[in-house]
Amino acid sequence: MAKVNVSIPQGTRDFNAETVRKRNYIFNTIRKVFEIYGFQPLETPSMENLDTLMGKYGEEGDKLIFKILNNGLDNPDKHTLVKAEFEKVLEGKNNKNITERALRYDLTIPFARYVAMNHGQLTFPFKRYQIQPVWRADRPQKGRYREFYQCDADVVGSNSLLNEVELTNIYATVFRKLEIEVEIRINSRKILAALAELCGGADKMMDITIAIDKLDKIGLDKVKDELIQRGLTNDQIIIIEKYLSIDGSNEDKLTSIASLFGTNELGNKGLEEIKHILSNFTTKETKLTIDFTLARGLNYYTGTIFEIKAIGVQMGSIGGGGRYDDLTGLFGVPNIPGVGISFGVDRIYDVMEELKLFPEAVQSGTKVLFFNLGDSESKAAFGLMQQLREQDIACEMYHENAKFDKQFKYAEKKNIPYIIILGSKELEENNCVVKHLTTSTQQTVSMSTLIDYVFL
RNA sequence: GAGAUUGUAGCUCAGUUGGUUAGAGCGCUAGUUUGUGGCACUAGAGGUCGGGGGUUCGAGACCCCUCAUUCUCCCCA
Repeated sequence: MAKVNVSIPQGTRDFNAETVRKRNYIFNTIRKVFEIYGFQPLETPSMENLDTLMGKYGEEGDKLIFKILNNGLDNPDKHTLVKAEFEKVLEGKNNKNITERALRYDLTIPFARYVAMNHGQLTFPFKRYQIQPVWRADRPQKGRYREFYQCDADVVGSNSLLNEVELTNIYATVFRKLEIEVEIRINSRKILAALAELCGGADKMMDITIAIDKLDKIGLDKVKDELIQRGLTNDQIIIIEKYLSIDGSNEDKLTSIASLFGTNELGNKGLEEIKHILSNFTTKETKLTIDFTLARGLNYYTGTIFEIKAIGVQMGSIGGGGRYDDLTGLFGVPNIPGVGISFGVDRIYDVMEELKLFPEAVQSGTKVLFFNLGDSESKAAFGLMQQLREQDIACEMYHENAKFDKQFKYAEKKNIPYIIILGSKELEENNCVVKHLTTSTQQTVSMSTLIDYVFL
């Protein structure tokens, strides 16, 4: 046998029929909910100009953007230029003469770019959903791929908290439909900013959030170590420790933090928003939890932030999002606030696989296999098959006249529930035998009434 | 970017302190069985032991390099 020596790039995958069907089940569920909430689809190119993406995801994010090498670098006329410019790349700088395009890193920034380009034509508030792959040059590991799908829903052009409420309900609805038990965690960048203000250094917000975000992973002591490393004073750390010690039910947390914040304006604004979302959230069977340690790495968020944690499995967040005041401002169109959420399909798939949540019915392929029992027999069978196909019944015919054994085994392997036998005897009598393989029962049906046969 | 892990048949994996011709289960092909599958039995095909180099009389096993996998940290969906 020939030795196969090909592979696919690290962190990418092929999807077989079974996997595609399961993935489509997830896509369709999410898409349907998006549509029901009044969002409309958008697709953007796989690649963007590098400038559009760079600097939007933080320093780490920039490193994870897949850059595309320009074409025509081998043009002899440009060799001197290209070599000189490549030196700059080696210094870690991006250079248009070497790379000017990159693969999409997420769906939010391309959306902001789209809104900035088309704001004159759009009706606001503009609600769009987008289901497309994104690419990250990350080291693959559990639940982490270099090519994966995101399903985003965003509303731009509105400051209303109704949007947050709607998006929270979308999360709850989708995961209820998929039967995944989740906890929706919310927080607000305003609350984090207020904490930074209380510590006397609004400029320290990034340092504080990065450190406290790790609380559940590394524990309080190490968070404190990191805060010291990041240059915070003892007094400041005492305040942060108080903040981190807030626990209990949503109500308890709100009470505790209100006393910590006192009259801090920004903090109270954030709290009011959180309260509003909590009190208007209608899908009561899903947990909606305040998590004051939730920070999220993307630095464009300014208000409410969300993250989804699946219960009962060890997996990073399977969804996230938040409010951003001025994302299009990055592209020269200010004053269009927005809020959005994202579903991580590949992680959702992994969670559902682990918890065995995919319904059996997802795997519905061919329903009927017509046996091939000779030239004139298969010709008659072919006619019948086309009739069934007209009725939207998925059929196929065995590709050649082979022994029963083979044809049966083919049906079994492909999980085809029905087979139809049309041999010389049936041809003569103008009928065929319909056999249900799962129950091992069969009946003779006349050719003219096969079209009325009910295949379950 | 840092660290660890695994790599043997199509798949899942054995393979003793280094020792003759590398095994099992499942799957595959054929037959028992030219119009009724799943079961059983019989026979058969299929392996550069990830790749390269080294140590040795002798390497699937030990050493070095390399590629790939999976996982952890960082960060994220």
